[in-house]
Amino acid sequence: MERIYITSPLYYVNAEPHLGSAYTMVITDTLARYYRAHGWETFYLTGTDEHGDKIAQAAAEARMDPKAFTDQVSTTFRAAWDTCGFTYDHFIRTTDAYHIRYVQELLTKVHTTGDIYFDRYSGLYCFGCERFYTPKELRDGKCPDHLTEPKLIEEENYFFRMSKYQDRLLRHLEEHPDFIRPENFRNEVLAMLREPIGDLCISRPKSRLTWGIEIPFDQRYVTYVWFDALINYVSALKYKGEEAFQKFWSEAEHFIGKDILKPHGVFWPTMLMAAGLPLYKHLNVHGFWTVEGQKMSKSLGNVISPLAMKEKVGLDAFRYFLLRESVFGQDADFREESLTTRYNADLANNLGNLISRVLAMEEKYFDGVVQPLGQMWAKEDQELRDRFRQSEEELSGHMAQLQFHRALEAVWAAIDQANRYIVQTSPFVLIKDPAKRGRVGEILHHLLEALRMLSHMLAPFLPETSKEIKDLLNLSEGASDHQSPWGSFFMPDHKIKPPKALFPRIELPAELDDPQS
RNA sequence: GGCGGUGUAGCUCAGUUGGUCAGAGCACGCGGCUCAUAUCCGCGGAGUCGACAGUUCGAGUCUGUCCACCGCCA
Repeated sequence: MERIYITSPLYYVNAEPHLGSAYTMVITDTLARYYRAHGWETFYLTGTDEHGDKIAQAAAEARMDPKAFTDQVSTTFRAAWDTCGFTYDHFIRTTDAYHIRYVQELLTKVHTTGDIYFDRYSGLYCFGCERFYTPKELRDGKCPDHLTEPKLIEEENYFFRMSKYQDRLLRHLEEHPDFIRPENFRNEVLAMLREPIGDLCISRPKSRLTWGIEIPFDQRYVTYVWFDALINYVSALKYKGEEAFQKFWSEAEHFIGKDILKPHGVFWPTMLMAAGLPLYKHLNVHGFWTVEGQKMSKSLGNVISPLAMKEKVGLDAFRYFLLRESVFGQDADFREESLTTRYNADLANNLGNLISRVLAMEEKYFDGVVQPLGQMWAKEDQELRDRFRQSEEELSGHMAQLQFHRALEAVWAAIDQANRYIVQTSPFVLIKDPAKRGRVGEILHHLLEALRMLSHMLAPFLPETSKEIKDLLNLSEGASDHQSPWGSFFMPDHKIKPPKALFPRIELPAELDDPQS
């Protein structure tokens, strides 16, 4: 049996869920649903990253104990994802006991083999970034991100001998061109590997930070948050048991935003090498969303909340927009106008209206009872079926390439064909001639087949809609009915339900004069 | 400064390995239908495929230079 292990990043719990994290979830959830539906054994992981300076600070600001604080925020995340119906198989927290234990186990192992060493270090440290800066990296002596002056501190710390694995990682990237994809991100990591990557400081003295996983061989230190967090991808599987680890780890597909490319593209694989573990299969990197052409930020007040979008247009429409309007790996822009256009044009006019008109005719002409199909198929009938077959093939090709927008395009080509078929065959004209009644029944039968196939093809992308279509067709939810060949599924006398408008059009406000100009 | 990406119809973008690749959707105009959520179907607009030079019988599609944005690393 084919298998896939899909991971989202662990979300850092110092902010609420927003468009960026929701996008990663929509992508991973869509893939998980897709592979599950195709019979793959699937494990889909998400969770929260809860250690480190920033969390400790946020907790302090909230006047809470870090553990209580992270309990609360982690719950917020989980609740948001549940409200969105994401189908993760496990939700990991880096404060979970099994994770802490496994991180310590791994640290001990790597320490034993000599890839972790103790050293004195001094440098300019930015507390906001939780990292040291070289003087060259600073702007006017300040941290380029936080615009604060870093402090000169000297301390002793543990270092991971990352540089030792640089060449091996470089070779791996050369031998596996799709290890990191899309290609531009692979190139960025290759560029990093052409320069010395150095060793990685993986501890923080407790005098400075206590909120972390204690270094098992030195109680004076806690583990650097990235070294801790990355390990979740393995610890979660280990928690499920050695068998789960054996089955899934080598099938790991990590999904991340481009901001965390370096930890996932450089730190993580070298850590795995040091730990003697196989590397993940692919690192899949997506771009950022801007909002109306601007960077999304709290101060601009343009943060898009997935829960608000659910209220506004529904989850399926939100998912559809994110998947259809972006190209995986590239940045995309979230615009109110584009959302409305996509909604009205694709969901309301093409898909929703198709469902509505088919069901309406079946209801009106045959009281909702499915009519038998004849032996002879008209040219249009075959073209309709062929277009659906073709779309299904195209869809799977595009999914393998993470081309969600193309996959949806392929489905819509089938929807277009179905709408065209109605005009070509004109059942609403034929029905006026009693002698053609049988043919009208056949045409509608073909169209119901089309809807059935749509429910199947759309399921990973628009799960609620898919379910509604099935319900309108009066099909049981679990039935793996898409296996049935076209035309052999609906039994005579099967009764479908009355029509319903699945995506009511969003009426645009009348053209307003721009008060700005 | 080094590396990488992008620049195609009003808008958003597709365009594998060079020769029906000059396209799709939205918007717009005209025509048709009326089952349907004023929805659907058909037709139309011609944009020097960022600029210049080169390779080639032939280049958005390859090479070089340049310009404009953007990203990564310094």
